[in-house]
Amino acid sequence: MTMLHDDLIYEILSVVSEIPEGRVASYGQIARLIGRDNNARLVGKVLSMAEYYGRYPCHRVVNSAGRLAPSFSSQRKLLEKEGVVFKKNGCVDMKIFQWNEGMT
DNA sequence: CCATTGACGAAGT
DNA sequence: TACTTCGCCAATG
Repeated sequence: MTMLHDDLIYEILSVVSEIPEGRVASYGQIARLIGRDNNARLVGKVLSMAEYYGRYPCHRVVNSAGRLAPSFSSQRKLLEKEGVVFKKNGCVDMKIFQWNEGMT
C-alpha cells in the first residue's frame, strides 16, 4: 500500500463523512473536492473497499447520472430511509438530491 | 516497462 | 431516454 493511496483514502472518506442525510454526492464531485478533477474512477475504487476502513455513509455516493453502485444491494433502501426519492429508471434525481457543498 | 482494469464522466448516436 | 465511444489516471499484474 503506497503512501499516496493512504492519503487518498483519508481524503475521500473525510469528504464522504460530510455528505448530509438525504443528499448524495457523485464520484466526480468528490474527486474535485480533493483536487483530483479527472480521477473519479479512483474514488469509486476506494469506496468499493470503504467498509474495510470503518463506518462511512458511502451509500450517499452515486455516479453522475444518479445510478447506484453495483454489489451494494442495501444502498437504495438506506437512501430511501433518508427521504431520497428514486426516478422510474432506478436513479436518484440529481437535480433535487445532489449535495451542494457550497451551502452550509 | 507495457497492458489491463475500474462503485467514472461527458459527448455523441 | 438508453446505449456506445472515448478520455481519464492510479493501481495491478
